[in-house]
Amino acid sequence: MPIDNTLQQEVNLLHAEVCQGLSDPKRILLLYALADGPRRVTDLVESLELPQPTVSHHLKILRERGLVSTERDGTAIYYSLADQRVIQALELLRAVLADMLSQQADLARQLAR
Amino acid sequence: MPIDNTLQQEVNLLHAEVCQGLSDPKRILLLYALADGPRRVTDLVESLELPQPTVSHHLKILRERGLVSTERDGTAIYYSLADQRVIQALELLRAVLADMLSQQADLARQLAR
DNA sequence: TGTAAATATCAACATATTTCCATATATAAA
DNA sequence: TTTATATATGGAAATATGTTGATATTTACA
Repeated sequence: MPIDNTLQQEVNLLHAEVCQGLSDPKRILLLYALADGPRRVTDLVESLELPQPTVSHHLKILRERGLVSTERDGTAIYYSLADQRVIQALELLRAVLADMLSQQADLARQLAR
Repeated sequence: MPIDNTLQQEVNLLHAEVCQGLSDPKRILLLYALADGPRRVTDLVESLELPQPTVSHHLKILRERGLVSTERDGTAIYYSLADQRVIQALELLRAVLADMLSQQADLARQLAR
């Protein structure tokens, strides 16, 4: 039962959009900041030391891509991770990066002799 | 032994650059195409049906970010996945996406009544 | 009501990315 | 050498993204 080609392309596009959510350093920091639990926008503004519109902008991107969810409490809006697997994915990629860096370090050591 | 703050920021930036490698639909297709084993540029051009410079461009981005590696064989250059965990990370995010879509479908069904 | 607090949106600019034709480079084989 | 094949690079246009001051919106409370 082959999946419709156009649908498949649509899913790939959504997949890329989800991935795109991870493609900015500030958004990665935001996701890690939410890893321990829900945070208000103001909390995130303070901990990342960024202008409030900048934080809201990135949170919107993360929300549109389904990576975070929101809940209002009075005037505050609490953001939280939509799915812990997002952090798992980030950790996998961080591990790949760590290996790259350590290989480069090995190479540098060899060249230094 | 606290890590130097600037170094930490540098690693975060690299982390984002690695993630940025995943943030384009064509690059995701390229990575999946490489999941089964090394492929020449020409192979990828044919299977993705894209102009050769476009494929070369995206492969360059993936290589610069350490996601793929290359090996020359005559005039051909074989690209391969640098690390299988990249596919694992993509699959995790795809699973998150699948859950999102199924939740949306549930919601649509409810609204249809 | 009116005021304050929290958040989102607007808008304008700067920067980055994607696309791909034309062309260069590298390798192999005749 | 020439010629063919495979890949990379230059460059320019179109598009997308990030940034943030100013302002609007939402909510709570006096």
